[in-house]
Amino acid sequence: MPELPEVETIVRSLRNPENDLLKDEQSLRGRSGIIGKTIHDADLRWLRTLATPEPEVFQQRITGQNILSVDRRGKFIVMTLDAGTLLFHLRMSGDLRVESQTQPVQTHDRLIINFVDKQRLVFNDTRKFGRVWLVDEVSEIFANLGPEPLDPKLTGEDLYESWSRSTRMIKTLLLDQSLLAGVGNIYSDEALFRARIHPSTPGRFLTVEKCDQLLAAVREVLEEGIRRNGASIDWVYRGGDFQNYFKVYQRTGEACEICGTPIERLVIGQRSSHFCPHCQL
DNA sequence: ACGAGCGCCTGTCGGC
DNA sequence: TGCCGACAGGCGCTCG
Repeated sequence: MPELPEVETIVRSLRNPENDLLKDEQSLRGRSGIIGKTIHDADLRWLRTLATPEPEVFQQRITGQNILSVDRRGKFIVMTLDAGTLLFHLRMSGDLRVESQTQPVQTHDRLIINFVDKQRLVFNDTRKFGRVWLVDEVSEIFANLGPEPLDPKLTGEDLYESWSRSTRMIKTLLLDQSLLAGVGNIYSDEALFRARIHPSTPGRFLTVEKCDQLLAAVREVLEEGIRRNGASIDWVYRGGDFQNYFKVYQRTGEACEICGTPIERLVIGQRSSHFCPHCQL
């Protein structure tokens, strides 16, 4: 489930849920802030979930540390500790929740971080693709990450610079985290629809104007996603409702809301792309 | 430099 | 009912 808006929603709720824009109690279920909490220990229930360091080193290094801040970089969740940084990547099915240690452990809980106040942070990940890192320097992990799409300093010209010499399809370029960090399969399809760009357009065919429009569309859909607390589909429910506002994603065969042409699906770069063949050129 | 294919995993859904 | 393939929000690898 998690692309930039879903990760951002989780980060905000971990930071200070009482100030969240979340409207109903449902969305706040099981969530509370973790900033300032002290880690007692960790329970790693699926070995490969921990990318680095070795489990014993992780356990020893994390004990007694305070969580100073919770932030987001691309699709990564970044927790600054007294010494070092704890990073989470949710990949396809990861989720983080905060609850009392008296709650029963759930089926797909992969890493449990217990706090001294008897609360805990739980990394639940059905498909086991998610990863956790404890590092001294985040640059080790972020070295290859592109700019933040919502950074006001980023311009359409910057994207034109990184895309315009490429023969790769724009859909693939949008998903390339080294060029732009945080956009995934849903938001790339939705942004391309809004910018009226066909997903298989080669990067080199895009003008500066098109890049401007696409960046604006990317920001539009990301901001709407954040405003709606992300999208919730399948069995992963978190209270967001952006899925009710998709214009093309997983709407193959349905009428385009602009022109009525059936939405088509095309596999690009091993990922499904949804688009209107009439509106997107 | 690029795309295709596959691995990593579990779960759901539709067709037969 | 059960089995089987397709597919799912991501990303890293190898191989042409």
